[in-house]
Amino acid sequence: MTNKDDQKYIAGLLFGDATLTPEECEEKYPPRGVGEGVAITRLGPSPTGFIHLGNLYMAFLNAKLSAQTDGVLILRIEDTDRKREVAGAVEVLISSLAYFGVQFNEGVMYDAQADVISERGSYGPYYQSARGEIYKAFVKRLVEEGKAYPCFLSEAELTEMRSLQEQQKVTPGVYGAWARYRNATAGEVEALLAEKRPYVIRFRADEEDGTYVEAADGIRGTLRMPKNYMDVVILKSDGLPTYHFAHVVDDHLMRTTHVIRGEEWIASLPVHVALFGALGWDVPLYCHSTVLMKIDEESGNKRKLSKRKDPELSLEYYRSTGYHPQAISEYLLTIINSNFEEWRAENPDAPISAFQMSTEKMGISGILFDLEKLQDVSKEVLLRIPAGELAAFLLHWARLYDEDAYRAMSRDEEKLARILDIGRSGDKPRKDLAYAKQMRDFIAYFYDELFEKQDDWPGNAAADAGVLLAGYLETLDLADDRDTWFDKIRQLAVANGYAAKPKDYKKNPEEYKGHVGDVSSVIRIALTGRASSPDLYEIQQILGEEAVRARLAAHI
RNA sequence: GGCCCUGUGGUCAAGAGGUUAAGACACCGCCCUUUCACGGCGGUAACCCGGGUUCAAUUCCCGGCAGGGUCACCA
Repeated sequence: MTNKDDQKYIAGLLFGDATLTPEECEEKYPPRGVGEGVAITRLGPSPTGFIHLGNLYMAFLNAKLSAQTDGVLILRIEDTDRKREVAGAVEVLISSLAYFGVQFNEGVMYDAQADVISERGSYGPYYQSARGEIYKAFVKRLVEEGKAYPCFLSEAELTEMRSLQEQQKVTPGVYGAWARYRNATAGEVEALLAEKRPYVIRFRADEEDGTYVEAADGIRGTLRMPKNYMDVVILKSDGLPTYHFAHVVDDHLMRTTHVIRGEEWIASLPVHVALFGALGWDVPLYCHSTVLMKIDEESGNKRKLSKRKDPELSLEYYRSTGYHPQAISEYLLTIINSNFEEWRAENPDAPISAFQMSTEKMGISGILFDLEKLQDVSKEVLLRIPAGELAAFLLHWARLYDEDAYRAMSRDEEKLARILDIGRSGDKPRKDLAYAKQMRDFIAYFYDELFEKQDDWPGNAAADAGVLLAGYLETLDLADDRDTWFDKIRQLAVANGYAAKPKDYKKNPEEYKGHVGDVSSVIRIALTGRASSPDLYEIQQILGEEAVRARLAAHI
């Protein structure tokens, strides 16, 4: 067994150059002195340059909880894996989250306008790669106390050990008797160091003894797991901490109250609890959320969203498809707390900040992402947005994703608003606008350059199309009120052998070629290029005399 | 394989020891309507399985099974 003096000596050997002590750190990052119930949360993404809906979900959870308790949401960049780092990832991350309404009030900040990244807050640095001295202070202390030790096992040795363990059918890993450097003497360590052998720092675990650790979880009640007995790596050979260590040190020093993270972390909870214990700190309230899943095409089973396999779930997809950020937020909220929908129905106009979510109400079984539900939520959300704002939103989207549409629609924003508002007023508003791309396609025919002429008439009216349109054109007067206008269509129908009312036709189908609906379908197709559209009268009013006549004439 | 989490309609989900087991989305039908992606009405569809406790279990317990997660010098 390494003795006390050896431990001190090894710590000095390894971290003699430490510039900070644990006590200094505690002093520099004092408790925040916030009241009970205030949530200090944080998001700790690794800058790999890709975020999907699942990440947003997690970010949203953190943001919501801190916001509703007047707490703090910190952005801490967990850039301890240099191999996976992607340039520009932080900018993408922050601006994507900002687009969907997640704002940080402490940590790494990004000013998209000026393209400047900065840090805000007195608990930094907020890049883990810049916190080396802090980690060092605490690792050194752990080594001094014999709670951590340098391990010189090489990658090859580790692999070899693992296959041996597999042969023997024992749990693979560095623990117990397998932890070869656990009790190395100061002399041995010094010699290895002199050889410039690379090493990592491992956290010394207790022996496997069948006891359990428990930790409170805001979502799941109490979590109970077998105690950790693996000597996990806390400092990698490049001197950077692993997630386990960085999480514990950072969340303590940043005075995080709620650690909200995905359930994939439950398995390493015992390590974290042990680490908090070894450092003499209180454990924060963990909230292990379920992860978003989807059906895997290959196996047909559920699986969690993956960066690699699901590019269509990237936030960029939702942005480019033109989902309104508010819609995404509300969808997320409906899966976070199932009483949200009910609340929304009762408070149709309240901002979502007025909704109080609770971690206890969160579900704990895997959630399958449901695009159709998203679309429905989105329709509801868009319905509550005034046409003017909707027009601005559409334009903003088109400017980035559809130049042609932008050129056409931006000429007259007021007209665009009128178009989008068709059928949206009154007690039974149309609930059919879901996202920008669909809106664009939906209203394209209002613009000559986007309009696609079509002459796929309803079967029985095909032969008469030209005649019907010519007749319609003859009596057309945009100044007519709606009833007068439609009466004319009825007359036109009758004059050409069509029933004035669909019911008449149904009664005696053999007496007619069709009914007034067929006639207006012909007009609709000529005018809009499609078989279904909102109210024709309103469409004509917006289209204007000239365009209406031109489109009708084109088929005669 | 070990450990952990989870099993209520296709999806998201309420729910309680005794209920006709909510609701939303989707789906189907009918209606309204000049068309419709709108609206109205109605409908199909669920407690994973087996034991145990109990007068009574979908609900509590145990065991299976299924799905998920995790077992890295990645987070």
